[in-house]
Amino acid sequence: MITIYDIAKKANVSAMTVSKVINQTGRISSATRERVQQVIDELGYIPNSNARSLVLQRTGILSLLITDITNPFYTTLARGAEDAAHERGYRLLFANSDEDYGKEKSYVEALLSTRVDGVLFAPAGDRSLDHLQQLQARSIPFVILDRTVPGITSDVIAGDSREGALQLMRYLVKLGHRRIALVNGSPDVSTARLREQGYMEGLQEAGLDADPSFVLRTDYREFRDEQALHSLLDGPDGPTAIFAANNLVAIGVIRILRKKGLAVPDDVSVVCFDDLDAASAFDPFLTVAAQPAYEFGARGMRMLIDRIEDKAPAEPQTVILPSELRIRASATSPRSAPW
Amino acid sequence: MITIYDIAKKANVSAMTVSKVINQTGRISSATRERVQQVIDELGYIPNSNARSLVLQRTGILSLLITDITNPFYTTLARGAEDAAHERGYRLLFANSDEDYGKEKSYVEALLSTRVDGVLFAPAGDRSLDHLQQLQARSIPFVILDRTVPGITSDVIAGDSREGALQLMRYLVKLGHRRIALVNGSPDVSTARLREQGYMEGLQEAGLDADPSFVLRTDYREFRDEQALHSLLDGPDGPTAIFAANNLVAIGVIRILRKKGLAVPDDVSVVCFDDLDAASAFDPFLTVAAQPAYEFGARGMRMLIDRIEDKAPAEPQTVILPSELRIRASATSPRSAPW
DNA sequence: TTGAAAGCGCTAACAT
DNA sequence: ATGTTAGCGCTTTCAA
Repeated sequence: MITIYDIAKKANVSAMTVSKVINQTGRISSATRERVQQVIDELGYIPNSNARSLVLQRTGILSLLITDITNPFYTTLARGAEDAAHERGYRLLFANSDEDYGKEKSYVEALLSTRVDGVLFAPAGDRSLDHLQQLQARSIPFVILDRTVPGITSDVIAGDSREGALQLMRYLVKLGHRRIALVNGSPDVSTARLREQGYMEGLQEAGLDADPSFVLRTDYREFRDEQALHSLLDGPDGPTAIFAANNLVAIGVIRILRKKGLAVPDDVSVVCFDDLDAASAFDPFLTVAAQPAYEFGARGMRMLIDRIEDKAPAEPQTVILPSELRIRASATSPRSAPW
Repeated sequence: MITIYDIAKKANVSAMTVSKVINQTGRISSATRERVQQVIDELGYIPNSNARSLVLQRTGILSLLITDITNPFYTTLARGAEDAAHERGYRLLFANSDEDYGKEKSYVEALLSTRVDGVLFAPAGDRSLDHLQQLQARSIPFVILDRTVPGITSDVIAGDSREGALQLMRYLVKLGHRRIALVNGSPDVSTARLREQGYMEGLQEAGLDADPSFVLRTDYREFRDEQALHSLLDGPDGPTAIFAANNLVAIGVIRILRKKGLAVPDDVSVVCFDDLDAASAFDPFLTVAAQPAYEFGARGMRMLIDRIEDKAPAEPQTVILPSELRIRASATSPRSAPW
């Protein structure tokens, strides 16, 4: 491997001088600068960033931990984070926990051993507490994305899950639905709790009773529990609309409904949180509360870098990004609408 | 920061002994092993992998370079690569070149300076040659994904673009189409050339003339050139079917067609390479030649690690993964079908 | 079974 | 303007 000493020798200077040329620090005569630069170019020398991090005590690497790389919400978010990191001169180490605390733990250890300068952290859920405390114990700056974790105070970028859920509920109620079910994520996850709260408020506002059997709790990955959905739907007073807690849940729900011979929206309306990606956008079907995924990533990243570079206020910041109701075809008035 | 010396001191041993415990090398009495391990756990010590890489001359980090993080083909591929890397104990540094040689160059420099152990490399195109040669010059193992680059001999995982294109063409011909246009990627990209070759062969087989004005060349990102598409379509003998070189191109084409008031497939049939993601799968619309994206990533990663760990044959390996025709709704017989 | 010394590639602090 | 020294945290000899 070619090192700074190889350059130094060939340019007849000390390693220190080469270092100064590379990092544009200290005073160097333009003559030597040019000579050194030429040798660098000639030999195609690229400094070893591991050696650099060792002495600098910083790596220039940030980590983005997401929970589901198959969810367009997170890949779009990743794109935003990457753009922002690149812009500010940081490299980005991606990690995907798959909504799994075990995987999350192993990634946290990896990023700790890499000594990343900071972490954009979308927690799997409340039990991510340990992992976040590990970061805090080592004073590694982080910004929590999307989901909050009780017991952790930090910079946060989140959506407004309660309000978004309420919007969707109001829309369904306006369409005339009175029997609305919720297929939620895990109660372990803050956004699921807030969406359920929005759901409940929506029912209340409309003077509807909350029926516990109308609430299913699963996780945020594609929903596959046919049985549970069947028992929700069967019987004389099944729901006329389903509020799915996110896009992947909605897709699973719709797939099961169709398999069962039920049409969306003719037999059952479906709405959800989070939009799908460009690929489905030429025929947008789902009525959703869309969150600005790219913004989540880009603003989170900027917040993180500001924190690292001491450009942020001392107190932890919280940014709530609103969601937007996008009305499309997956929800209509129920057959038995009261008008 | 807590170092190996902190552990050593507290456990009343030398740093060397701690190192041996951590890496399970050398002989250690189980008594000291336990004592050391206890201190490690107690202090939550995690070794600094930068220091480690410096002396070991390996990082345990692999890089995956893709060209479009918004394309479900690549995110699915990324998932496969990540799973395989994780399984074999490597960490994965993602990078997204956005089909841009400049960005690709800057990422190659970054991964060179990180001294990654190997690279899964989806090249932006033929001009990635420089970047790949840089890797070769430093003997960094890599596997080329998806697209080949003239001038580079290496392990390769690719699809069968020519054959896949031919399948799509035969299908369109069988439906009765005789005026078929191609909206291709850049001629700079091997898969685009091969898809064009398959297109040409398809025409020939059917005894159809190739009309140069029926071939558009753009890039693999979402197609937006309304003008070009309009001039392709306008006139009395416009195409009855369009072969879009990949999924994102197809989406762009369909969007423009609809904007223009043309229905798919009633007015124009559209087929393409690469499937969409789960999000669109509940209402699959596009007729595609689907490539096994997850396999691209997983097998490529295994191939790379085998190469790094000297478990691969000396000669570069090439794996061609076939694509699969998935017939759906976006293509039908033309109105003026000859039967 | 354990440890001392040297060095991986780089830069901060301090000469010169 | 340039160079020397020391040390970042770790592991590989090699010696005890």
